[in-house]
Amino acid sequence: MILQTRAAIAAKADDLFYRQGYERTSFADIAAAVKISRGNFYYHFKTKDEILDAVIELRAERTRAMLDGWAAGAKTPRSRIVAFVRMLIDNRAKIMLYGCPVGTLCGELAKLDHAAQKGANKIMAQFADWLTARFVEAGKRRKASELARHLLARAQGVSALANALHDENFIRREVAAMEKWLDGELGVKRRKAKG
Amino acid sequence: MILQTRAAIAAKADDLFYRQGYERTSFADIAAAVKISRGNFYYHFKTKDEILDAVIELRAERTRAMLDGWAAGAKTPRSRIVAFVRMLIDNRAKIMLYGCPVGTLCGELAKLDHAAQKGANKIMAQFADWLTARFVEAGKRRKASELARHLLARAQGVSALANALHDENFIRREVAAMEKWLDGELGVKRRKAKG
DNA sequence: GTCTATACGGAGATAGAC
DNA sequence: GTCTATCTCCGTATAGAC
Repeated sequence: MILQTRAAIAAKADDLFYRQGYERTSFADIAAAVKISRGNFYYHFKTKDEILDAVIELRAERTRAMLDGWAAGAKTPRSRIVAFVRMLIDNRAKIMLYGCPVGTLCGELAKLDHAAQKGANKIMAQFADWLTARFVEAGKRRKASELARHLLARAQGVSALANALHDENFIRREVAAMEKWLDGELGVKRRKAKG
Repeated sequence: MILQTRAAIAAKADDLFYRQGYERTSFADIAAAVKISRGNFYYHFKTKDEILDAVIELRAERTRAMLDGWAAGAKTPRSRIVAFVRMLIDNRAKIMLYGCPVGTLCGELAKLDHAAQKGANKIMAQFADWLTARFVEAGKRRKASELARHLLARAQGVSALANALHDENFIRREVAAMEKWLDGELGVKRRKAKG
């Protein structure tokens, strides 16, 4: 079935692009992962760029679902934002190996000056926009966008440094610091850390 | 002269690796930039990996010189750290196009699982160690390493986000925020911003 | 839809003349 | 030291049988 194979290609490409980078990953790599021949490949995608577009679409959709889940699954703006921050801890193993999937893709495509750069950057903007909405919810309308980008940048920085220095405790410390910062910005009384 | 050509190759490769990435940059690219033939190339470097090693060595040396300059050129620990932070503003144009040279190289080599990864990560560690020394100077011995990594991560995050969102004002805001944070940590009386 | 076979270019790398 | 010529491999992409 066309949809299944196409989806399987996108899924495997997504994983390989994350772990190896877009440039490094060849059709042969993806074909081997999907267990189809290289020839069959081109029935579903005419060029490598088309696969990248599909991967970016896949990631954008998954990001949307994740953000919706956080918004629905937590009751306060603060706890929703905390869900975002804790993603760093949940994904720490992969982050230390491969960095942030969004940040590293944006970075790679920027250097390749690739047409898909815009799409990748939009995923970063999804996070910025979602965080902005959460800060608005929390009553920080005027500074919402600024606070959102600040927090997103810190998450990006933690990923980059954890990847380069291979320091898991650093991730945990920074996540705690971000939560403390969040409480300060939102005017929440600081509770005993942890939790 | 061997040294001149070798150095020229390393210098051009350094620039191309930054703007295009290591993987994407071919011998032909470098040879064209240096204006030598591809054949001559191999008289100076036997493999592409060797060029990468030379580039990393070059960057490590340049980083050392830059850090030494900041340490010598500013009189207080705070102003030395501020010199580091303001690098983001000085290099904002290139950062928005290509990201941070150190962070993006570490990120690329991590995905390639390249032998030179260690060397690239060492450059990141140079910054961490230098910042740690500055915080020790400022009397923050116990938290020095933690503060250093925090600040370095923020700088990395600002680079990544500025690159993805193409927002120059964001860089300026974050630099100001980092200086404010620094004053808080060092117990410096806050002066009118700007300067 | 999936396969095998193949075209074609560009990559890294080598040999040998000058 | 620098060049031209060339090798080999692997990349993307195509053609056509099943």
